[in-house]
Parts: sequence; structure tokens; C-alpha cells
Amino acid sequence: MIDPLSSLPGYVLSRAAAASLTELNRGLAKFGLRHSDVSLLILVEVNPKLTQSDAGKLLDIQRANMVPLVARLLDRSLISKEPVDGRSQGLLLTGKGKKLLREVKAVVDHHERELELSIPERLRPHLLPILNALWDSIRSK
Amino acid sequence: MIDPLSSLPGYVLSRAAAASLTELNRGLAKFGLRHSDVSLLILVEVNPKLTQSDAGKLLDIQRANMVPLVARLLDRSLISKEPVDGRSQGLLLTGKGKKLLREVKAVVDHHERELELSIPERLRPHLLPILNALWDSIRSK
DNA sequence: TGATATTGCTATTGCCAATAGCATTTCTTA
DNA sequence: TAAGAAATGCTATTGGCAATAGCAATATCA
Repeated sequence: MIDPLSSLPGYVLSRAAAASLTELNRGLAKFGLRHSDVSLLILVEVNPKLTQSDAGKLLDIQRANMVPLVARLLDRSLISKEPVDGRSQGLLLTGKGKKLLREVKAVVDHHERELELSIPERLRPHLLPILNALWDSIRSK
Repeated sequence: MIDPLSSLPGYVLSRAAAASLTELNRGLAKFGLRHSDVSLLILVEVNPKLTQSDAGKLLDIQRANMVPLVARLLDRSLISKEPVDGRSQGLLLTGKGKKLLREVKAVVDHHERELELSIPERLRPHLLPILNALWDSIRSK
């Protein structure tokens, strides 16, 4: 059985990412969270009062799609909103959010470490530069 | 605005993949195809009479999810089925499928080339080995 | 001030992956 | 060879995520 796809970077990139997400989401399930929730929590943690729109720009998620994501975390009191001006509100981690995030981060860290270890040692230094170069260039189109 | 996510390989992998897929799907739209359609077409082209289940294994798509995918391509007469034994059927490209695939491949090739060119030259030789290592290791869990 | 941009939102659509379960056929092995 | 196990294709459903179009309120800028 011939696999003509494993020589296509774009295809392998997508497959690897899908498999990695499935794996990560499996680990996050016990918190009732998805990877997108976690990415927002991490982002808000280091950027308190970040606007929902700005978060979307960093996460590459459109405004309209941020709504249910933020709403879910609000419902669970993991984040809160605080008015910045008449139309925008800053996002903040609640105490509950901070506490949960500490546990969640252990899962994320483990996942990231496994990912690093899964490639040959000599290639590891190139992992992040390559991925970031890909992202930067595609996103800026 | 601090971006704590760009140092997480798993996160950047997913973002890069999502952006890459969006880009590719934009190019495929004029054929009324999605990336998943194309991956199956390419796979069947080099593996005539490949079983739907085996295709799923290579594509990392579950049996149940192969059904609508195959159905769509059958409806458009891009592939056909031929009995292999009492329960399985082999997939084949039709003439129409082969013809369309030739055009589609130009778009895919262009996309893949852009991807390669988007990373610094010295990193290019590492691109496929890294991605394939990631995929292999995650998938085999 | 008037035009333009931004923010957050509603509503909808489509793709994709996961899960559970079913009938039929094939394989295995005792 | 008969019985249990596995494989194949499928139905049906669910949930997550991204894309699009459009709206009201607010802010910005010429």
C-alpha cells in the first residue's frame, strides 16, 4: 500500500496537528475543557484585561467565533469581564480560573514534552523555528 | 501584548495546520472539493482498488466518517466501486476523476511549494522528517 | 460634525471527528 | 467443520470549530 501523502508537507502538517489535538483533548476532557478553551485561558493569564477581539487576533479566531468560546468560560466562572470603554471589555482570570489553569497546565506541559521527545534529538532545535515560520508566513497572507 | 503560545510546539503545530488548510481549501473551492476529498483521490490514484477501510487507515479517518466522504465522490462520479469480496469494495478513479485530479494537483503542488518556501532555506531539509516523526509517534499511541 | 472603523454580537452554514450500534461476510481455531 | 472472533460498510447522532453576512452601539478621525 503506497502512501503518496507523506511526502506532502502540508498534508503531514495537518495530520500531525489533528492527531496531536485529539491526544491533547483526551487529556483535557477530565476538566471539561477543550484545547481552544485552554489557549484562551493561557493568553488571558499573561495578558489581563485583554480584549476579546485582541485575543481573537492572537489566536487566529474570528470575532464571531470568539463569542461562544468566551461565553462558555464565563458560564463556568473561569474568566470575568471588566469594561474597558463603552464597547470593549477586558478579560480576566477569576480565582477559580487561575486554580484550574494550574492543574490544566500540567497536562499541557506533559503533552508538549511528549511532542518534543517524539522527534529525533538532533531535529528538536529546529522544531519551533520551523513551525513558527510556517505559521507566520501562512497567517500573513 | 505577550504571546505565550508561540513557544508551545503543539499549539503552533495546530495553528499552522489550520491556517494551511484554510489556504488550501480556498484554492480547492473552484473545484467544489475539500482537502479531504483530494487526499482520498490522490490515495486512490496510486492504489487502485483500495478498500474504503484501508484508505481510512492511511488517512487516519474512521470507518464511519469515510462514508459521507466516499459518497460525495461517488455522487460526482469521480470514483467508482468494484466488489473485492462479499463485504468490501475497491475504489477506483473514473475518467472524470483522473481528469479533475490532474487540475487539482496543480493547486496542491503550488500550495506545497509555497509551504516549503515559507521557511528559511537551511531548515527546509528538516521539514518533512520532523512532521513525519510527529505524525508517526502520535498516531501510534 | 460626519464619515469610517471597531467591538461584540446573532444567526446560519458546512466540515470534520467521535461514539454507539447493526447486519453481513470473512477469518481463525479448537 | 462448526463456533467464536474480527472485519467491512453502514446508520444515526453529537459536538467542536471555522466561515459568512449582517446589526447596533461606540469610538476615532478628518
